[in-house]
Amino acid sequence: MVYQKVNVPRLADAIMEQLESQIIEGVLKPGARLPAERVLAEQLGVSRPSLREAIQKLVAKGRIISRQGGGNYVSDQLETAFSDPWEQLIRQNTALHGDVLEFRRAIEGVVASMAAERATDADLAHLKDLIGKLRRAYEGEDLAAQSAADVAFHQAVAEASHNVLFAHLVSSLLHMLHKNIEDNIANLFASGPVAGTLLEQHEAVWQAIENRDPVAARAASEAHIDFVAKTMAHFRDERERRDRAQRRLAGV
Amino acid sequence: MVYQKVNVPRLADAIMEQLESQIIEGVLKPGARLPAERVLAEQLGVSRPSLREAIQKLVAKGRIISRQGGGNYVSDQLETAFSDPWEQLIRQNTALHGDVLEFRRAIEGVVASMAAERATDADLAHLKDLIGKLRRAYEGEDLAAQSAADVAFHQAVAEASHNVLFAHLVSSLLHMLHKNIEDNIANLFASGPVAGTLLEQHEAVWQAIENRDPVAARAASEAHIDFVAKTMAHFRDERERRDRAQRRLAGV
DNA sequence: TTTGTAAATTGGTATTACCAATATTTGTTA
DNA sequence: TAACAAATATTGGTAATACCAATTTACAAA
Repeated sequence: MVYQKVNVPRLADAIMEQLESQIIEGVLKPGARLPAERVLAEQLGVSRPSLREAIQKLVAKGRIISRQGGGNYVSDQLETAFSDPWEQLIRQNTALHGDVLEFRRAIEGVVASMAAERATDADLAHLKDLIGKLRRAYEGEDLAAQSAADVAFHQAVAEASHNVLFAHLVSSLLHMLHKNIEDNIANLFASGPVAGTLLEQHEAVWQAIENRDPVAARAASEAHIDFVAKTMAHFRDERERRDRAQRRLAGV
Repeated sequence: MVYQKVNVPRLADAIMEQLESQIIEGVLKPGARLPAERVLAEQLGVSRPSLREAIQKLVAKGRIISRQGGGNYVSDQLETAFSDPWEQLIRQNTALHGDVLEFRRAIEGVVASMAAERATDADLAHLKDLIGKLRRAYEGEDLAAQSAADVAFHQAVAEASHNVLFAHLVSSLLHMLHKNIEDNIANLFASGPVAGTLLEQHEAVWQAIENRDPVAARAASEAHIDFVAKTMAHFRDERERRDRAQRRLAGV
């Protein structure tokens, strides 16, 4: 007979929950400073190592920020909790960025070719509509609109594949990536020539699907991702160079 | 002037990242047991409290499960998280079974071709070993062993792609499939000719990877999934026919 | 008032000891 | 011999303590 797992109360967990609920309920407001560990430990009637383990858990969750010699502070909660497992995996492991691009390239390539084989007239009309939105967005300067139109188009291609798993997967990936893009390299898409190239590439994908040419659709999709990867890498280098120059000027 | 934030290296963070990357890269597999804290602390050259803080962070992230007196284990979070959203959907909607197989076909095809391009000698040796295990399993009658060997082989191919996202996606998919489907049509593997064909197909995938032939690897992989799909459909029809006959005999 | 230095504060790391839950071994009994 | 139970060893959980390193604060000197 398998009995139910006994619920062993863990001290560090209890402390963590108590602190976390105080943060959530607003007793401890964002930016507030916690009492010193030695003091807080005594107030709670636990040892400092136990309290520290609880605090470390909250740091891992992003609820607390601690600075040596400074103190422990309730975080501003800028970071929303990652409910999506893909996001949770990738956000904090920058070493995986290369894998992510490769992954997206492969997935979107497959999805585009499937869409080319299966898109219904309704799908094609929807895609055409989204291409129009994309064109208007790139003509303007509204970054949020550009990003939204981009996500919508890729999402529509994925849905035209008529496979819910691919549609769901692409949706997860896109939302994660575009949240990242908006945070870090917002003006990547702003510059004219880049926007023009991106629009051409999206149109190439759309045309291939419209022509029901799976091979071309895959190729166009992969070329698009390759370009995005290259541009992002270029932008990252650029920013690093600028930062270095700035530090040099500051005499640091 | 705003100076760059000084990056104070935190020992517990460094330990956490090291352990986490080992988990993500598959060096530490789900269910694996970590060395005892005292031992691991000495191996890493850090104190036990520091190691514990790192472990607590990983527990908070859900990557590790620790049981007092039992040990610290790598959680199966990465095996389940990606497919969990799909699982419920698919259970209730049998019409999506086709999507799942198609998805798997596409993913495994891509993964096999990537493996053929990148597998190291160590990967090849591992695959060869698993092919041997698969052969022995198919010679026997132990369905659980057959299923386990099958999963292990496909997962090893995915790992040989050297892309952790694909590796985790495949792992997640396989676990979902073998949890939901195994019960119903476990004896798919039992019958002699089917087992023989399956073994041949696995060997074909392996050979293509060994020959570093991406195209053949993809083709072999897709042919394998197609056969599995066909056999499953056949078996399902067979069972339905039997059930109908039974109902007729029962006068319902 | 400003500035530089010393002191106090505070988080970070390490050592050690002991407790509690679990796993393993051993010995006894049927 | 097999099954069960007690003893033992292993392992994570908690605690106390000391010292280090970064930060903040206090205060004296310019």
